Amino acid sequence: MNISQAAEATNLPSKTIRYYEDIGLISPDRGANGYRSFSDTHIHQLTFLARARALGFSVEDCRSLLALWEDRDRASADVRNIAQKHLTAIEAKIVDLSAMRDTLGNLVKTCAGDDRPDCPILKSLSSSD
Amino acid sequence: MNISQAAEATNLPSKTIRYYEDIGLISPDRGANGYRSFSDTHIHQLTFLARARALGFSVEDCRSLLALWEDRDRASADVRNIAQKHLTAIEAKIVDLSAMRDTLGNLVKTCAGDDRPDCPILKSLSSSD
DNA sequence: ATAAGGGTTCCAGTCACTGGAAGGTCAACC
DNA sequence: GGTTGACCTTCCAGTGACTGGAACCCTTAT
Repeated sequence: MNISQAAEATNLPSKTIRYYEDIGLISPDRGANGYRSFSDTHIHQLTFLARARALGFSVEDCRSLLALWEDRDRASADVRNIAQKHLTAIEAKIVDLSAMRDTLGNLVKTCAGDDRPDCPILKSLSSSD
Repeated sequence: MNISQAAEATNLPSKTIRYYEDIGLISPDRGANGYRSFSDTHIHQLTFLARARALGFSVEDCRSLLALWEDRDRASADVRNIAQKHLTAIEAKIVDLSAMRDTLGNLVKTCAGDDRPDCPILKSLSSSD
């Protein structure tokens, strides 16, 4: 399997797959012509990575998860720890973004949005009263 | 006012203030010794920037907002457009993160987190059934 | 023989800082 | 006057996770 077929099979851009090899996440074989050759195992690894990335795990987390995945003697606690930490970070981000949304939503609502210069958004940014 | 005092007044790191000058967001004066010298106006600008950044606006958005702030003939619609776009982006991000949180939350909940290898988190990452 | 459409590497850019090195300046104290 | 320590300066490199592009090689079909 060439890289573009691997890309199609995993829904990852070829560039990203090359990058993952570059940082040592995967190690596809090489044909005589120097082309990368992807086996089913590689495709599985890439799919795993794509799913983990889609859940927002960092690449380093993905590296750990992939290693655990391939370790038959793993403890599920190790996986859970990584996931729990990530979950907490996500929840914190949601809290941050929700606060922004609320503030910004109120400001947008009260701004006339016409051709006059008067603007509560700018007012709020220039003084926190 | 030297940079460290400006930093304290605005709650921005000195490094960030230098960076903002570097990319042309602010233009503090310079003393005979080459030190930056911040006037009240500069402090106001920096405070404005800090607030806008805290609301998640990109630096380029901040540049536009600052220009509008300093333009007495602005139209509030221009400000509102920027804010509305950003608000929409924030809302989209919250939706994304919430989906991640839900999925991940379920997985973490069903994972025993003990020393056995069986793990629904890895299972879910390796096959989407 | 050539042209299209793969593949390869490597370098630079993204965004918004942040850390660190190397060196100049200032205020205070002995 | 000399020295210490805290400040200031610039410049370069690194962060995360790619992404774009250049320059070049390989394969397949015409």
